[in-house]
Amino acid sequence: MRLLLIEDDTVLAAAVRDQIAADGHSVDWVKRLDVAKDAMLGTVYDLVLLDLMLPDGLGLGFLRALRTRGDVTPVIILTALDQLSDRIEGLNAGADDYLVKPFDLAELSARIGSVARRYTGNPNPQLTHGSLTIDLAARSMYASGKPVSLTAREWALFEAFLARPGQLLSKAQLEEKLYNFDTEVESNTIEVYVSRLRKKLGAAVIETERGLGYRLGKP
Amino acid sequence: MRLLLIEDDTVLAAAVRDQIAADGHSVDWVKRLDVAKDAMLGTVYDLVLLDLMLPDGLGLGFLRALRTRGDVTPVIILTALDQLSDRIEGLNAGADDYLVKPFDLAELSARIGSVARRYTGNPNPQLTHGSLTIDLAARSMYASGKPVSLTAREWALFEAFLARPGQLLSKAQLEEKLYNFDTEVESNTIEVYVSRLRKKLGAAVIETERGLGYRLGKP
DNA sequence: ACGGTCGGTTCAGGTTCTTGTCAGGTTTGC
DNA sequence: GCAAACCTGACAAGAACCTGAACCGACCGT
Repeated sequence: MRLLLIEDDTVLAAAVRDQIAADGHSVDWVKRLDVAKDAMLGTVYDLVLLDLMLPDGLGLGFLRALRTRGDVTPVIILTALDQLSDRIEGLNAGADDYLVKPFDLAELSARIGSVARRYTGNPNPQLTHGSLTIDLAARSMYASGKPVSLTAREWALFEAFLARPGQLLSKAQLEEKLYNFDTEVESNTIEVYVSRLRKKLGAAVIETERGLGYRLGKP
Repeated sequence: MRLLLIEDDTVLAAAVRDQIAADGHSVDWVKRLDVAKDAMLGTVYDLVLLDLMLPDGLGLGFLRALRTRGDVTPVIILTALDQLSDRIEGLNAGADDYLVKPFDLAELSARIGSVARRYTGNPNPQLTHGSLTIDLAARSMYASGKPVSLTAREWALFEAFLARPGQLLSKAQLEEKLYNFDTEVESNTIEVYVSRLRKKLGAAVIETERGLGYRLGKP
């Protein structure tokens, strides 16, 4: 999983980063909201850890703006504000969970796992998209009633599309999602996988926007 | 939304049920895990509220069994156990969230709303301009209800107009926006692209100021 | 260790679509 | 009425994309 940590407290951030890395996830750490905004424009994250008390603005506004523009990336709020009203406000602003400082790192791990499970698993056990019936939790899918099986990479790519149905995703974004940035190579891997997905799921599922990227077609 | 409330405390359950009903959801209330199991076999719930301390068995086992057989229905745990280890265990067993009794009914609502929001998924912000409906994030647009697709260059140009609606933009400015200064075009490229945009979006969208430039027309 | 299978990646040739340019027609300002 | 500015259909070049196939390496059972 790829996480974005937005936290200005260096000591806390380092501890959190190490814990998350120990769990096998990769973390981008930024200290300011404007930097975070840029990061999220360029990258598709699986989860955002958001400190509410930042030097350059209120985290809640950032979260609300995120939701307003349709971003559904899971967000866990990290905060020292343990007032009930603040917690409610956070959840209403679109947070998926929150942790009150000081929190136990083991609990952070558990919550990240929970959100990740939720994210990989979907609302309904079976979600459908056109003639596709998808069970993300079980990693199984039916296209027009026939079972199709995807490889790991194919699932990763397909999940990226499902997370933002209808939205345009650039090749760079998809590459980052699949390879966690650690690829500098210039190749047409994404094209190849899009091709394979189309072969398995039907040509209409993924649309090409030449020069821009790909998108999951309307159901 | 359809919720299943598993709770043996009559007073608390009634309060929770009323609160949820007031939020516009429908609730099935059961007191025992075996009944809950039957209920979940017969009905697809959007969310389960699970009390961990029930007379006929441990809620955690129920939750684990649920997850083991692949059910990903969101579960919020209601519990009096506020020990950290129990909370971690609950989340690791597959709970999506938990509330420690006594909890505030407003917070319950907020958490349920948090789940609901994720499942309905909010659409991208759609800005409109006259008869145009534009979704910049998704790079999609409708003109009088009909979908139109723009090429990369066309989007770049159109974005320049959208960024400064109604403001006059010289050809030089637009060229800079499209070509990042590094071009010495001696042609009527901008005219051509304005023409193409008009063809796709309707003639009234972009106005010509002869000798000066172009501007996005009033909506 | 060995051979085989499978998934991931790269490559190359073919295909499609964007793009910049031009030319000829149309409009506008004076 | 004239020239300058603008509009737009057409088009060639090539960028972007698609996809079958080869290659590579990890994993697995023997």
